[in-house]
Amino acid sequence: MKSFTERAITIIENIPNGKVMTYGQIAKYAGSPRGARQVVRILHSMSGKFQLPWHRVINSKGEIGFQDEVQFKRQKTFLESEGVFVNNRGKIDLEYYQYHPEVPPEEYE
DNA sequence: AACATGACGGACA
DNA sequence: GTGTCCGCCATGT
Repeated sequence: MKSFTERAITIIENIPNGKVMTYGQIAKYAGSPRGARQVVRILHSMSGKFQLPWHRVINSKGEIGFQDEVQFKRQKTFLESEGVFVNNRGKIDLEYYQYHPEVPPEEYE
């Protein structure tokens, strides 16, 4: 069994183009239902070192989490380039774009 | 070991 | 819809 961090990274790497997942959802699949903050940490520390599709990770309300305007716009642009519609407040239609892995957590060694 | 950090989540008013 | 508050927990110092 890999660490929470490793499993979370694996999950993030497997989010399909044009789909999104929430922090809490990723934490849940990685085996820690209330580990959303760890996912945040991972993106902070790993997004620069690994080539993770960090832009496909949003908060539970279906919005981009960044407060920083520049970063916010960058993520919005990334998502729109993949065909994901994002309104001006950063809101995304989870019903339509959220990815639901069919592989259970056990499969993520 | 104690403390701070973090792009969060959920419950509530 | 908004804002506040508290719980969460791996990691870094």
